[in-house]
Amino acid sequence: MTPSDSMPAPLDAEYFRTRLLDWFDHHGRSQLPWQQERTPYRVWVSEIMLQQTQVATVIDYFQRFMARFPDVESLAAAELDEVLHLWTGLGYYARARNLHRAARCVVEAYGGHFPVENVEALSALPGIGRSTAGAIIAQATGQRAPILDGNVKRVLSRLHGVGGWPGRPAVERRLWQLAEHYTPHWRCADFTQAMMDMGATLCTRRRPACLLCPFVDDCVAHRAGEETRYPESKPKKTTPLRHTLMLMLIDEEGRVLLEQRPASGLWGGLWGLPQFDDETQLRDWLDSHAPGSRFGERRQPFVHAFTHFRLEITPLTAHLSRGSAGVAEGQHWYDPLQPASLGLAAPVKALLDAQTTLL
DNA sequence: AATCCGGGGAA
DNA sequence: TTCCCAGGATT
Repeated sequence: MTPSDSMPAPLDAEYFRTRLLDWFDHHGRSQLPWQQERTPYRVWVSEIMLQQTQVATVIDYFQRFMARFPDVESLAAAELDEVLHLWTGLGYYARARNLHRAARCVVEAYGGHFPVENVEALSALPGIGRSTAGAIIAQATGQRAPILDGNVKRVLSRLHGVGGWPGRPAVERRLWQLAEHYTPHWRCADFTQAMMDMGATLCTRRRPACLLCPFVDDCVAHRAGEETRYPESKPKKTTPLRHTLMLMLIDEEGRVLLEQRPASGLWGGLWGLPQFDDETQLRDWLDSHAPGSRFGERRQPFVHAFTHFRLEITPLTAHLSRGSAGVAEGQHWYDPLQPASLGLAAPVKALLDAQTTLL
């Protein structure tokens, strides 16, 4: 599909820029800390801090950061721990680690000079992607460079009624294309700031102030009365359903065999029932670990929900006919009538509690 | 190209 | 609690 096919025509670029910059001159933000003394270093730090983080939260962190690390050399010379300390509370700490690495890279590879001349060199630095590179270039140098952050995505998707989740490549391509179309060669710093300010203060995610918007008559979403439909949210992934068998091996005194799980991973370090992917594995295990046992019954499966998946658990019972097997390392015979204080996985506890009521 | 990762704030 | 944000890195 070519861009000109079956796509609504964008607005005239000059019309859009004029109206946007006129709005910005009256309502845009021009007194933010990083807008004063616009060095590439200060703009860079601010853009990294502003990733996934709102302006009001960033301001104090930015001031403290600049007081301690006034230039890229001081940042490069610092210990990572101190950088992380100044970042504490901002979240996304990989940003701080990348910032520190990038500072050393700029000092060593570019002699402390940010490669603001080309997007590729800039976005090769850790923590700087396509949009952040564009923002740094536009804000620090005024050169033409499009950006596409969450705010711009929201403004453009509403203005043109661009459906689909922006995380989808085709949707993102279309939005970049629109951003390219509108980005001017003049006043590019103001333009990109204006787009972000629009998204942050006017074209907000909920309850956008459409009556104050310079594009109220142009906006596809507004004309349809469906502003909040855009941008579409990420489709909820139906959590996958996995299956497992849990063996309740019961001795003649009604005790149940538990095994301690590996220290890491699901239910790390907790005690659980022996688990198997299928009944063959389970029978093999019984043959080698509890040869005197007889197979019991397959009970009603139930589903336990995790964050990332659901687990269908099928309980199976088996009985030891001649006393108990020995207790090996990492094993425990659990007496439902005199339960020891063990960390139990939730569904295992439910099974053991149910077993108790059967006695 | 698709998926993963991230932590705090807002609703 | 859930959603999602001034995205980037990884595979």
